[in-house]
Parts: sequence; C-alpha cells; structure tokens
Amino acid sequence: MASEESAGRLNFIEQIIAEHEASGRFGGRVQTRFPPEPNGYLHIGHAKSICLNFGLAAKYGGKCNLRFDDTNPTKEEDEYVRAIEEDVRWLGFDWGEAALFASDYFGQLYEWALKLIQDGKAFVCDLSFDEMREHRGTLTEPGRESPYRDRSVEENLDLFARMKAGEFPDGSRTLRAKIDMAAANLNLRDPVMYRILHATHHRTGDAWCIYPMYDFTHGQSDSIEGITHSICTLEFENHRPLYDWYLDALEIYHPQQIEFARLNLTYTVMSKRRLLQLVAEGLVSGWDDPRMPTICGLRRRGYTPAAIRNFCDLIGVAKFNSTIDVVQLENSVREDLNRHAPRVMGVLRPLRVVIENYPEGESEELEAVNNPEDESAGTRPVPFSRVLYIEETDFMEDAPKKFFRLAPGREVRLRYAYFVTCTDVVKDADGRITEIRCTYDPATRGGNAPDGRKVKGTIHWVSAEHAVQAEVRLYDHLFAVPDPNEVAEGQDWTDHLNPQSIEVLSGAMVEPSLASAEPGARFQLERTGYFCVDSVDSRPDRLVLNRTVSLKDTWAKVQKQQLQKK
RNA sequence: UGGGGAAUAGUGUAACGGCAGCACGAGUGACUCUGGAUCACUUAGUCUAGGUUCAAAUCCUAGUUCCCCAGCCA
Repeated sequence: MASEESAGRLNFIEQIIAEHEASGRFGGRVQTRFPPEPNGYLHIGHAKSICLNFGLAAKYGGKCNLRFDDTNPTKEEDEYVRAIEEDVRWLGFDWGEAALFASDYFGQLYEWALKLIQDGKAFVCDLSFDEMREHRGTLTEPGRESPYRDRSVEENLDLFARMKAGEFPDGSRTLRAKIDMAAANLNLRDPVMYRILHATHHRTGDAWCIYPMYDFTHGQSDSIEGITHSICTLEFENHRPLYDWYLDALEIYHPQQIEFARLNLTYTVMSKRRLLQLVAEGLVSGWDDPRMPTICGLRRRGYTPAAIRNFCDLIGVAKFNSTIDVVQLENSVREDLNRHAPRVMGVLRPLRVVIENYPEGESEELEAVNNPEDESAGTRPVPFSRVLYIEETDFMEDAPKKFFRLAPGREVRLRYAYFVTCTDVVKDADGRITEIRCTYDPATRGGNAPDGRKVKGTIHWVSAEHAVQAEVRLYDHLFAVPDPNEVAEGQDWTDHLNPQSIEVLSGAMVEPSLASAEPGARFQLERTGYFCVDSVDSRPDRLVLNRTVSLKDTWAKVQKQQLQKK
C-alpha cells in the first residue's frame, strides 16, 4: 500500500505492518481501534492516537473501530461517551455503524473465564486487598502463592458462579489467573481477572456485580473485533506478555499489540487526573476552557481539525519518550488559518485618531481584500470616516528609527485607505495620550500614492462611528514553565499555573462586518492574530472573541533584541 | 537492588553496514498595502568508552542517563 517514495519514510509501526504483509500473518488485512475509557474528556494526546489508528486504517484500506473500554463502572459515565464521540467525529474520523463497547462482551468474557477455570488456569481467591499485596512480593523478590490457588475446578466454578450471583461483598474475592508468582514481570504474578463491584454500569446497569479487569478484557475485545494491530502507549509494554498469555490460553485469534510513546507538550499537563483536577477545583472554567489541551478546549479556542491532524502527522510516531514544543502546535494552526481564515480589521486597545482635513459628518467605503492567500475569497467594503481608532501600540510619541508606525511627523498607510501623517498629540491632565491628530492625503485613496512615494509602515484601523465593540480574550500558556510536572520540594504542580494565561480586553473595536459573525467563526484580525467567536459566551449584542494564536511578531522580536543589547 | 523499554542538531523525526536527511525553531537576506505570508541562504546532531569491518548512527562488549512496573484503575 505504501508508495515507493514513501517507503523510506515509514514509521516503526508501519514497518511492522509491512513485515506482517510480507509474512502474510494477517492476510494483508489492517484493522485498528481507538479504545478510550469514558472517564474523562479527550485531549491532544488522544488526538495523536486517534490520528494514528484511523490514519493507519485509511492508509492500508482497513477500518478503525471506536471502542469504549468501559470495564470500571465506578468511574465511567455516559456524558463522557457522548463527548468523546463528538470529539472524534469533529476531528474528522468515522467509525462506521456504531461505537463499540467492551461491556458488550461481558457475556463472552464470562464464558472465557469459565474456560480458564475448567482448564485449571484460573482460581477464585479469598485473599483481601492487603493480603494480596503482601503475597505479590516486590520488584526484586518473588511473590508467594495464594493459599486458595489449588482449589478444585468444581469449587472454583461454584464460587465464581456465586460471585456473579452477588453472594459476596465487594473486595471479598477475586478470580485470578494461575500463572507464576515468581515472574519478574509483576503483571504475571497471578493477575486478577475479575473483581466484585456492586455498582451500576452506565450501559449494563445492574446486570453484573463482577467486572473484568482491563487485561482480561482488552486483548479479547481486540480478538472479537478482528483487530490486527492493537496500538497502545508505552506503559502497556509490561502488559503485553499477559495480553498474549490470555489469548494463547483461550486459543482465540491473536492480534499484535504495539506500543508507542504518548504525546507530551511543553507548558502543558496532559494526565487525565490533572486535567480533571483543574476542572474540579475551578482553576479553569471547564473541560472546554480555551486554555485546556482538551479537544473541546482547542475547538473553543479556534483550532481546526485539519490543524490538529497536521500536527499529529508532523510530530511522528516512535518509542522515544519525547516532549514536543507547544509552538509546533501553534504553528500548525497558523499554517491552516493563514490559508483559510478571512481577514478583518479590529483594534484591541483603541487609540482615537482624528483626520483633521477629512470632512466632518462624511464617510465612504473602501475595498478590502478578504484573504490574500485565496483570491476566490473576494473583497468587502470597509467604512472610513474622520474619526478612527488605531492600535495603541501602533503609535509612539518618541519613536526609534526602526519603529515603522505612527509617530509625530511620520507618515504611514492606513490599510486599504489613505496615507496619513501625524500632526499632533492630545493629552489629558495626567499626561496620558487621549487622541492623535493627523492629516490625510486624498490622492492616496486605496493605499497607493500617485507620485510613487513609499511609506514603511501600514497599520490597521476601524472607523469610530461604524465600529462594533467586542470583548477580546487573549490567551497564553496555562502554565508558566515548560515542564509543569517538575515540582520542587514543598511545591505543587498547580503553583506553576500562569497568572497571565488569560487577559480580557473589554473595549476592543472591530469592523462592522463582524457584527453578524456566527459563534465559532474564525478569522484573522490583521497584524494581530487569529481569533474566533466564542461559542459559549458570545451574543449578537455582545461579541466575545477568543484569540486562537497570535501572528508572528517581528517587531516584538526586534524590541526584545534591543532590550538585550541594553 | 528484579524485569521491560528508550537514547541522532535547540525540539521532534528519518537513514536498517555505504554521502547523517527532513520539519519546526534560531540567524541572515529578498520581497511585501499585514513587521503576516512567501522565497533564498545559514546555523546546528549520532549518550560514553572500547571492539569487528575497506566502511558503524546501524553489528559486538562494557558502561551512562531517562521512562515504565509492586491497583481488586485503564
């Protein structure tokens, strides 16, 4: 399936698939699955796995199942199932008819447990939680066999049936595989197959009070579904021998488990536990807080599915435990939005400008390009009048030579409009600048001078009387340090939260075309960044914009360099 | 101190005994009605020490560092 030229670019999983194709192990078939546990929201790390699994299926002409690994009723909820489905779909993937659930296999799993008991490979153990831990041994010392290990098949069958019937309280007994208490791999020291849990399951309700463990479920689920390549993260590498053991003992179809390194991002925490804590403690506004690395957070932030897919593609797949620089993610949205987002003008921190020689009470419409990267996007009219707003940072009273924007006596271009020259600066009693006075050159209408003279700077603007006020939310990294997981003695990871991760600007002014923007609409505020209309808080009469990511800012870089020189 | 994994420019990722390449970053320049975008150039790497070989990132030996495992979580 892989083309000749990309043959050298295969990642290690594709290489394994190629070997299987050569050996004929799976008859040329490739089938994968994405197996989330419905106990939390999906995040960008899951996106890596989703893109990998669905991507492989698409590349090799196979299919990828969405299967919920719902074997623990105490943690799993329907809300998460719906959210996960929505997120996977939004990312652009399709799992066919319906999502699958490990809980659909509870009946079959029970039958298989019976078979292992009958084969003398499983037993009911009465050890308490603490006793079992004591028997397990340590990393360096072997464990001791359970005193219940040699029960007869009949007794095991009877006890297991009564466990299922609900005769015993939670934690009183388990069904365990009989493997090897001296195994160096702790997972092989007679692992628990079933535990007693009198809990209501989100799908099977109260039909069961015994639930299979992950290890006794996952491989068999893969087997039932005819999965060929069961791709999971590195921490399951130690579980592979057990995955294989169950499949072999059961003598059923045997998929190949392959482990890869999960995604880590700088300035981000990715563990479900920590993300849950951020939400539960109100450290963020919710799972979909635009600063969260969750799929719904990124969506609300303005990220596109294509940007996320492209990012996942770019970072590659390997077994090395790496941390990707978050700028890589940011770069992926910029790249996508640059090509597709319509341009619009808006000032975040308005500074009033009066064009002294422009007639009072008059206005006109200028033509602005919607997207210089896409001619088919066309143009739109933008109103111009005597009083405008420009960006506060686009004016400097005492400007260095490298500052190409407005300053007393300097001429700049107002984008798509006219050349203007600053003639005066108006200040209040405290010496704060309240207004800039300018003159404009009527001959430069549209932005070009007939005499051919050039200006170094072009700045954006909005007409004061036509402008729409908006609340703009500027986001920065949720954490102030590259690795929030690294905490010093006596510190907590939440101490690394970035107090400047959100800045709300309530008085932004944007061009009137934005008045009708739909929730979720994405666009570029020229020279500033990419923004989207907040899907939760924005109202027709109260526009709320989220900054997805800023534009690259060469001027900021120049300033930084000059600061460093000093 | 047992077992299982992993180490290639700043960050990621290729090269499968035969020219260490690519992306992002960083730097320089060109261009530009976004200090955006684009284009060109530059920078910078095989964990260490031995060995095998005409030839080693790749094979061998010894070491170093990092990650995972002692849930009736997944």
